[in-house]
Amino acid sequence: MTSSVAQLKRSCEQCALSCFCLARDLLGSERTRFASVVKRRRILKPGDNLFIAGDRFHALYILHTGAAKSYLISESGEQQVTGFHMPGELIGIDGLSDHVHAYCVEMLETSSVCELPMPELDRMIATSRALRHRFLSLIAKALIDEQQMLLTLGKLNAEQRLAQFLLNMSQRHATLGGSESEFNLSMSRYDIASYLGLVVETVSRMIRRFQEEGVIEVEKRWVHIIKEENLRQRLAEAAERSLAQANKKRVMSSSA
Amino acid sequence: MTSSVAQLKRSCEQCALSCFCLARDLLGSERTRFASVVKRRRILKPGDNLFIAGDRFHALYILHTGAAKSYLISESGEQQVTGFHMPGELIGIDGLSDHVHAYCVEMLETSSVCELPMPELDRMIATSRALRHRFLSLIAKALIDEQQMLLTLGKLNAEQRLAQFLLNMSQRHATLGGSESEFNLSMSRYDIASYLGLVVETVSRMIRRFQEEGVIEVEKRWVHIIKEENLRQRLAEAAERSLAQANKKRVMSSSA
DNA sequence: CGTACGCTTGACTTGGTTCAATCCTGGTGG
DNA sequence: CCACCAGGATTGAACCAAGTCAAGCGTACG
Repeated sequence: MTSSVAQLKRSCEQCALSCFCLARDLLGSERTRFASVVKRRRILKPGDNLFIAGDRFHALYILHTGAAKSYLISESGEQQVTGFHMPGELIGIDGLSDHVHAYCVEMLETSSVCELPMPELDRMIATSRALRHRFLSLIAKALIDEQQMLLTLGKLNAEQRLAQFLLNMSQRHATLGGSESEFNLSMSRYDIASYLGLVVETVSRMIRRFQEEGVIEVEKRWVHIIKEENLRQRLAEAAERSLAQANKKRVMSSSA
Repeated sequence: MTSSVAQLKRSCEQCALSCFCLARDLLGSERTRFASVVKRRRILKPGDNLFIAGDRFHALYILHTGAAKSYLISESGEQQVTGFHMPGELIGIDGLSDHVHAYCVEMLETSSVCELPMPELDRMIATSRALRHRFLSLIAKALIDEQQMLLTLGKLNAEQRLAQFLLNMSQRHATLGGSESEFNLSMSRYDIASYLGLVVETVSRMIRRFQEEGVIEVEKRWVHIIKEENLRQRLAEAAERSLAQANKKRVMSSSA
């Protein structure tokens, strides 16, 4: 037991991820203390659930390696993917509201996850200003990302949703030190479709369209973004129609 | 100055809202201390912005009376309404991530708003366990609500989106002590449409459909929900098709 | 008074879904 | 070792829910 804790301390202090995760802003002694909050590393296989909706909440998690998705089951029994998680990200915040998890988290790859029991984490949030601020910052970031996603689902067409998704994945891979233009997707087309509020056929067709136009290259789950700026352009293009219309109106009223 | 602070203390302790807002779980001395964190009450008129995207973040807000909407502006210049706020709700959490607000908040009615400067609030979060937990709970609740909205935009059709919206509004009005079946909407049809990822014409048509079927009664922004259970039913009905299909498959494979 | 805006309604169009067929790949069992 | 099968992915054709366009009504407000 003791040795495993010691090992965890070492792993937290030497962890390459610590410049991204909740521990990012912690210095010397605080980081050591944080390491002692980490209870253990769980190893999970693809398809395993870290938790499901209705599970009692007792700890937060940081994804250490691998990838995961979170999803809700609608009243009519359909799965809606609400997010993908990459190393360094905080998982399980949904349980803070009433100590029961509101959604499900399932691994997409073999992953290791750091478990942070809430009582200990809470104590450290109270006493470490740096950790508290980092913690709130990560939660707020999650909130902002979801808002962005509301915009994606509310305003963008299928092509733009896929463009947005690819750019987002690219950027997150880059943040973790990977290539910005070449990476592997860890989720299925079905997951992508659900996440983007589309059906799998539409996702497939949009990928083909991008390939035919030479914007990306795709081989199964491997993606190569050839013209990033082209993808960005498409996101702004919803304006054209509505702007053109607004201009038309302006012209009409000024000529009248 | 002093007298105004005193007045605020009184108002926090006697505020009818305190059984809903951030101060809910605070007892005697802590509630008094919380009252001293509240800097002032700002009064805003319909159309006024509490803050807009890009504004520097320095305080959180609790809506005291009135109503507000939050929205994002997409890259192509369109407005996407991401939420509606009612009394007691915490506003401005988005600024915690990098001290700049990510979205805009605009009043829908003449409203009063309690301002909680972040440095003072942060100190109290660190020291009051009750406040800290209530704070995290409210943030997590916001996150869960947004996830639910992702499901709405990703999986529900126009009719179901409106049903969901009406039930949600009804429930929130009831929580604040109003009628569950009769209330006034504070937002325009345009805001509702944007929020639900629809166009205003579709919202108008769905309202008409519900009225023709005797499920609701609407007069301008006043709503009377006649058959709540009917609205609920519709939310589960997406299943029919997919469940029917799943059953068909099961029959096929068992007969084969 | 008029005009601009919120809202409604009808006719038409279309982007994305649905349905159906096929291909590919990895895993399982004979 | 190969045959077989299930599940992921792709593709084409037909369809429809929601968007677009256009017109009109009521009313709040300068």
